[in-house]
Amino acid sequence: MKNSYTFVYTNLVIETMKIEDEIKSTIPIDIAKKVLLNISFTKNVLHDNFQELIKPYDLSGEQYNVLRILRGQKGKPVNMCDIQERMIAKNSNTTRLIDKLLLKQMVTRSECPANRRKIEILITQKGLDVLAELDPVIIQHEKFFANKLTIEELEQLNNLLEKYRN
Amino acid sequence: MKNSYTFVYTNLVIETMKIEDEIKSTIPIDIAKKVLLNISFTKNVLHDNFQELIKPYDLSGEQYNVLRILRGQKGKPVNMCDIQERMIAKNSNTTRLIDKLLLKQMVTRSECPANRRKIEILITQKGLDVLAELDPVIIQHEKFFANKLTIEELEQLNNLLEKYRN
DNA sequence: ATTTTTCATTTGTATATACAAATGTGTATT
DNA sequence: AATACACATTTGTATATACAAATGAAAAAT
Repeated sequence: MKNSYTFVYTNLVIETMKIEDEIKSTIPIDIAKKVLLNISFTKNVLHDNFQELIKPYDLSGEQYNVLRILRGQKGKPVNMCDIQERMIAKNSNTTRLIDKLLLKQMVTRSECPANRRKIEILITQKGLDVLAELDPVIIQHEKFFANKLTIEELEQLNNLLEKYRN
Repeated sequence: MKNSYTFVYTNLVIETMKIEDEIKSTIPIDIAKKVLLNISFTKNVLHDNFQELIKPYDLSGEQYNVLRILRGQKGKPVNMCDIQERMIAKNSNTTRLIDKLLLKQMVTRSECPANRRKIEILITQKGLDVLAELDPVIIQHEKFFANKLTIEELEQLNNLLEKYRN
């Protein structure tokens, strides 16, 4: 099951090999493709692992992220557009996401007194408790992958990714 | 808009700083977190860029991937479970995805004569034409990012990602 | 030969992603 | 003060992701 990643990876590389002949540039197209797929794959592996971990806690990945943003506020309320701005997936639907967290009693929602357009979201004690329970699990997850590299290699990886992206 | 990535990135790192004090290990937790977020981000940037590119062609990302898999078969039909196995997102719904491609007349679907359980999917000429039109666009996309690194750096990045993942 | 098991696909349900339009509120313009 | 514009959120629709259950066909077991 988990091995199917490798399949796609090699499949797509092979499938597009011949295009390389057509266009010459400083960077060979197969290496350019490989890096791109490699990043997508790695992210998928991380994502699957993460989903597996939080499954028993009745939280989706995005719900978890929102709770993390709320905890980071240390009691200061946040409104919808603040949350949306800070979420990984920019265009997801914050209203419906908060609805779900409300049902689970992990957040509260109230009208902002200063500006009736805005809404104030706060994390509840129940939400904080679930996060606290999850903290060591998440750290375990992050270290599981990071431990395969040295500190120098991790910093190198960060630098290369930032250079690649920007 | 695109800058909101940076916001999340730094937000999450800051939000979890204090946890680092609690658990000591060979790899500092903030570097472990940073690498993980860095990979997710970079993938998101690539994904958004890709979506932007194929939008005018009336294809979703997964529909494009399936067409690529079909073209890679060079005329040999594929059945549903083959496609599912090779797709990036393992659990997506191949039946409904193929339905959409059928409506656009980019694939054909027929019962496998040797095994009536199976179904044979083939790419049509129209599908091939769209892919051919998209090829240079995709190459442009892949090289746009790759050109920011040297060949040596790209290979280094590939190695680090593979080591990190496996 | 009939029953059971496995395989390939489809269908259903819940949530997530993506984008556009609608609603209601505050601010600026005249 | 009335109108126009911008802001914050909600609602709607289409597609994608994730998983479980249902359907129907082939293979294996008895």
